[in-house]
Amino acid sequence: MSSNHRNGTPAYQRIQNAIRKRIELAHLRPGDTVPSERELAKIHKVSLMTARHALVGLEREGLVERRRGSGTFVAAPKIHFNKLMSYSEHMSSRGLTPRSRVLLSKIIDSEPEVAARLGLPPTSALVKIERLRLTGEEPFALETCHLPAADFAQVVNAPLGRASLFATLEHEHGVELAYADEEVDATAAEGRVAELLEVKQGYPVLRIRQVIYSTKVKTIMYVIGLYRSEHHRLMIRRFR
Amino acid sequence: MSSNHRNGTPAYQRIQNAIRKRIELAHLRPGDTVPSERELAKIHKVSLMTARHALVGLEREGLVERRRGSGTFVAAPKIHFNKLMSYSEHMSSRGLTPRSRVLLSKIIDSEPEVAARLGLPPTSALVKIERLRLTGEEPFALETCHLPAADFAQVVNAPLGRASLFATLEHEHGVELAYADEEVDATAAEGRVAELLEVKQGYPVLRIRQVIYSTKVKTIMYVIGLYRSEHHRLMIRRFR
DNA sequence: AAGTGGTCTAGACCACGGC
DNA sequence: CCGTGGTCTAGACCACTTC
Repeated sequence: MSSNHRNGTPAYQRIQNAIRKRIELAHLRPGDTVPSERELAKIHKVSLMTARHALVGLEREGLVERRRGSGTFVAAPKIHFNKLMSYSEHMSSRGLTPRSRVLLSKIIDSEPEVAARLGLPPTSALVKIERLRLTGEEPFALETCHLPAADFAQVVNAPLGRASLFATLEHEHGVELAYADEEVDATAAEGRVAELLEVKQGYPVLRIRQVIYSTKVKTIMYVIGLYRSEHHRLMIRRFR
Repeated sequence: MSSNHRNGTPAYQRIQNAIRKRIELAHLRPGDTVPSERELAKIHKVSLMTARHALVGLEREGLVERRRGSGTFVAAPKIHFNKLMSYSEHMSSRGLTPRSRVLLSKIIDSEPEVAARLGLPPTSALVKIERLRLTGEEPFALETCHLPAADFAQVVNAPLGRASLFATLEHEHGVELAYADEEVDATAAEGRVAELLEVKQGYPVLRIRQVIYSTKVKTIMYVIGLYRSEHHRLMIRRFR
C-alpha cells in the first residue's frame, strides 16, 4: 500500500517538505513545537516509523531538535548542517540572489591528479569550470569544478551565469546526487587567487575539496573551493 | 521483548560494534561485503528494521557503503565522518598514542563571550583548559576548552596529561555526549599562538569552534581549536 | 530469478519529562 | 499520570543489480 502513489516522493520526504515549508514561511518559529511522531502519523496517515523517519532526518539537518520525553522543537535558525547544497541553493535558502562570474569553462585533459580524484585514467577529458562567487560586488569564493567530459561535455555550454550547476545536472542530465566527501583545511591566498578574491598576498583562506557522488555509485564531480572566511562560515554537526 | 536485556546496549548498537570490530581487526577489509540486512537479522536474531538501523548508522559514519540492489561494502579507510570524537579517540583509533601538554587549567569568571556560547550568564565561573597537541615533538594543534564550573569544577584536577577529557566526563561525571555544532574558518596564527604551534607569524591555520551538547539538553563544553593543517585534515560527509 | 537495499505497516514496550 | 521520543517486531511490496 503506502501512500506514495500520487507521486514518486516517499511519504517521509513529503512530511519533511511540509514541515520545512512551515518553518520557511515562519508559520513555525524557533522554539515552537513540531507535531509529535504520533500526531504526524495521524495527519499524514502513515505509520509511526515513517513519521519518525521524517523527524530524525530533519534533526540531522539541524532544522529541529528532539528531546526525549518532551517533544520536537524548531531549532534556532542556524545553517542547514551536513546538507549537500550548492552555492546557489545556499543563497536562495536565505532569500538572496546568487551572483557569480564564470572565469573559465572548457574541456581539458591533462590534470591527472583531478582525474584520479574522480576515479578516472590520468589523461581523461574533463570539463573544467572556474567561477568567482560574489555578494554584491565583493568576491568571497573561488570555485573550480571538474566533471568527466564523457558524461557531461554539454555543461560547458550551460548558462552557468544564471542556472545552478546542481540544477542543470539534476534536470538536464538526470543525475541523482547522493553525497559528498569533503576535505577541509586552511591555506594562504597567493598570486592570482589573492587578486581575484581581493585580499592581500598570504591571506588565510578556507580550502574545501569535495568529491561528489551520485546514487549510481559514480563520482560525478570534483570541486575545489577557496573561501574568504570573514563572511562565510562552514557549519558542521557531529554526532556521538 | 527485544534482545537488549543482557546489557543496556540497544541491539542496533551491538550490531554496529560487532561490525566495527571486524573491520578494525581487518577480518573485513575495504571492498568486502558486509552481511546483508537479512543476514544480520538472522545472525543477531533481530527484525529487519533493526538490522537496517545498524547499517544506516555505519553508512553515515562512512564506515560502509550501501548500494541498492547490490549490497553493503566496507568503505575505503577514510576517517570517521561527522563523528564526535576527541583528539585522544582519533589518535588511538589510528593506533597512535595521543600526546599533549597542558598549558593552563584553572577557573575563570570573566569571559562573557564564552559564557554566552555555553548559554550561561556573562560572569559565570568556567573551567578553562588549554592544551597543546603534539605528534612526536611537533605541535600541530592548540585547543582551549571551557566548561561550566558549577557542574565540572573538579576537572581542573583531572590527570589530563594522560586521560581523555571526554572519557573523564563520561565516566567520572556521568555525562552522555550527544552532538556538537562546529563552526569552521581559516585564520592567521599570531603572536603566542604562532610560537606555540611553531609556525611563522601570519601562517594560515584552521580554526574550529565547537559547542558540545549532552543528551540532557545541556551545553557541556565550548572548544576553540587552532590547527596547523599540513598534517591534520578535517573530513566531512554531506548528504543530499 | 534471486538477492539487495528503500519504503512502509500496525502495532508493542520502555525511559523519560512535565504536570 | 500522560505524552514524548527510543527501540523493536514480523512481516510486506517495490526498485534495483547481478547473474
